[in-house]
Amino acid sequence: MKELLQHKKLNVTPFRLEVLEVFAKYNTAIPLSVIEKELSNFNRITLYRTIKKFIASGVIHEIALSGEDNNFAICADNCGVHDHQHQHIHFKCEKCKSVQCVEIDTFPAIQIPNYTINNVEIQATGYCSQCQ
Amino acid sequence: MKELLQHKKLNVTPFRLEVLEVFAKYNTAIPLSVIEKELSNFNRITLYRTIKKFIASGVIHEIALSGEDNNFAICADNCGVHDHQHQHIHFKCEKCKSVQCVEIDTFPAIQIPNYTINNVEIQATGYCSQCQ
DNA sequence: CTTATATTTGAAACATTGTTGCAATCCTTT
DNA sequence: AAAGGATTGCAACAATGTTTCAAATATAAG
Repeated sequence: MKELLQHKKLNVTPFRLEVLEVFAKYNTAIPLSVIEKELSNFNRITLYRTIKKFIASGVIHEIALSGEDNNFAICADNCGVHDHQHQHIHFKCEKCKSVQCVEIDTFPAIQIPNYTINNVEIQATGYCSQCQ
Repeated sequence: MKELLQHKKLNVTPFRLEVLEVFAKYNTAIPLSVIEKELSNFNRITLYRTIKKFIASGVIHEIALSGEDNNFAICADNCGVHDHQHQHIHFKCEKCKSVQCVEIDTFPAIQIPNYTINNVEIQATGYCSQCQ
């Protein structure tokens, strides 16, 4: 955790470590509400700023799901600051409601005539392996 | 426009028609801010309720884009209330910033071992046909 | 066309979510 | 250990979204 922050050139503070612990505990993408629930005591403003900074520094990324709260997840190592590498899909389980970043072997190549595609994000819903 | 509302079993009101006209004018997905800008005079609360009702009735659908305002777009005819058919991808142009629902011929089949996939949404960014 | 019923609208108040400025504190580097 | 910059907490503010209720409107029935 400490190394992660240092690697991303962020100051190491108790609060930031606490937030990272929450991500580590869940190991899936989580919404703000879950982070808040897990933190012993926290300052609303500081949490907002922490999330913003983490996103700007490539520590976490934001997952937008239509009709739901945004989720956040730890970035893979190859995530750059301005150029997240998402060779995974964002999967939301309809039963247990967990949001996961799932790696898939062959990421589909999207093509649209006359369009230039720079980035593709895929979101899927269904039942995860534990909820079959 | 009137027929669309009746088909979805919604009362036809001047305001709802006005909102639908805005969607018709743009013919792409648009965020709330654009709708507000186009409406001559509007009530904030009524607009929220209209959008909510339109979504619940399958008139429009919501497009979540990471790090940006949500967009809204008129649903295709085959969009049911609880089961939107999205055989298109949500495309955001990095130059002109427009968000479009683009139909693609072969929608990729996503498979994850031990997972059941019920629904897939694809979001792409790049340059649209007009911004090459 | 008129009436009855249910729906929609607008206003005020409220609730939630997110931001900004500033002083105090903490982290990092020397 | 001290200096400098970054982070934190607080207060105030701004933006966004919701609820309640009465007035207005749309629809369906007569």
